Amino acid sequence: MTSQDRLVAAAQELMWERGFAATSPRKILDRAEVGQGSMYHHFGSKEGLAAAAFERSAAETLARAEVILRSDEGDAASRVVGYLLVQREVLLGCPVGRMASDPDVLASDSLSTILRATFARVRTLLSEAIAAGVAAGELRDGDPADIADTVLAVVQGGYVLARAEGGAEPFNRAVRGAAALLRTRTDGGAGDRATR
Amino acid sequence: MTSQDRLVAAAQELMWERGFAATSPRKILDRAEVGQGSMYHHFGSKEGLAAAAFERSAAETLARAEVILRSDEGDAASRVVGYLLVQREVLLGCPVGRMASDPDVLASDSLSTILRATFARVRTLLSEAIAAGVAAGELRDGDPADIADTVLAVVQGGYVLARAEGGAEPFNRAVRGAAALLRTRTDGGAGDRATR
DNA sequence: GTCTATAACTCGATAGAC
DNA sequence: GTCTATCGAGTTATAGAC
Repeated sequence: MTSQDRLVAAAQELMWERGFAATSPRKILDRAEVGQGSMYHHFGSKEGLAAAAFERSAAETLARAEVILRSDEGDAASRVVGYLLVQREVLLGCPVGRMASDPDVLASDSLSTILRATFARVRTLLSEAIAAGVAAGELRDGDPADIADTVLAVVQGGYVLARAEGGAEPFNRAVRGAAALLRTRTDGGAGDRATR
Repeated sequence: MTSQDRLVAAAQELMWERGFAATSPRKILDRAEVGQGSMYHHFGSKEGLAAAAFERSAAETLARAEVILRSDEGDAASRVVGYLLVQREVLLGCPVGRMASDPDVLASDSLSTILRATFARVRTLLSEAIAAGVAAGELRDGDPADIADTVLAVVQGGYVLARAEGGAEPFNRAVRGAAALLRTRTDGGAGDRATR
């Protein structure tokens, strides 16, 4: 593993745990077991390293959403409900959504661009699946664009409630409630898949 | 206005805008136009002042929720939908929920206690209104405890999406979608009320 | 009760040896 | 390409005059 890779991996972990502003170069270097010179040589600044790390985390998160929402097994409703009910690292939060509450992230062009682009893509994936589910009569009627943001918001807000509470229960209640509201018919099981 | 009041008011504003960790005593003192000595005399520490400010903000937010959710005008469904659709300072975010993403807040006993207690109370208010709405057949059937967290999460997540996007649209879509999913019958208007 | 001065520390970034 | 030493600014908190 090269110094670059070690730095990016350490920055990903720390930014997921603590956000951008609260993650100092010092802590990244300690975890990566790399000297300060390497970081500034390869990435130029804290922001440069953070952008590389965030880009990778966002790509990973997006890929997980795509696997669920574009799956060719099961109907559209199950894919949408599956997105709500996937196993997540509830107490850590979403590595993407987490960045939205950091003023320094919104003030940075490179970081806020990744943030916007990632949410935009998940929104599109959700909209498509929801439109298909509504057309098939599996999901309650409604504007797919609205419902897509409702689903996104339930997940992101679930993280907020869980962190506030210090436990996963509020997250689980929130997604369970949303799944119940979305379905036209209440058939039992919903697909669970392991991911963050 | 006493020095204490000026300090608390300034801290409330800054913590709403930037959170706890990113709000330094220096910035609070500048905005309050008060010397450093006053702050440490009255509140002992940054955390002490922050707790006083957060307590006040949380009480204000809770009072607004109570006005909507315990109103005796309109049916229970309109109160729940009203809570979703109130006019809010979408780009600033929720002065309470904002704190949940700050690691320093969760590490502080006094601050995290206020956070947990406030969400718990809003959750109770929502649960009661939802249970009444379900019993009256105005809201879709479901576990009121689950739906209460769904509604809370839509609002908190809507803030996250709006901040990420830099505009209020994702928030508005999310709450509109949730309101549509909650109602058993789709009658037009929903109550709007001016508040944060 | 409020002020200024200053302590002890951490921040992000740079310099220059190797 | 990686290291250590150091810079200047900003952090929370304390000391002591008034």
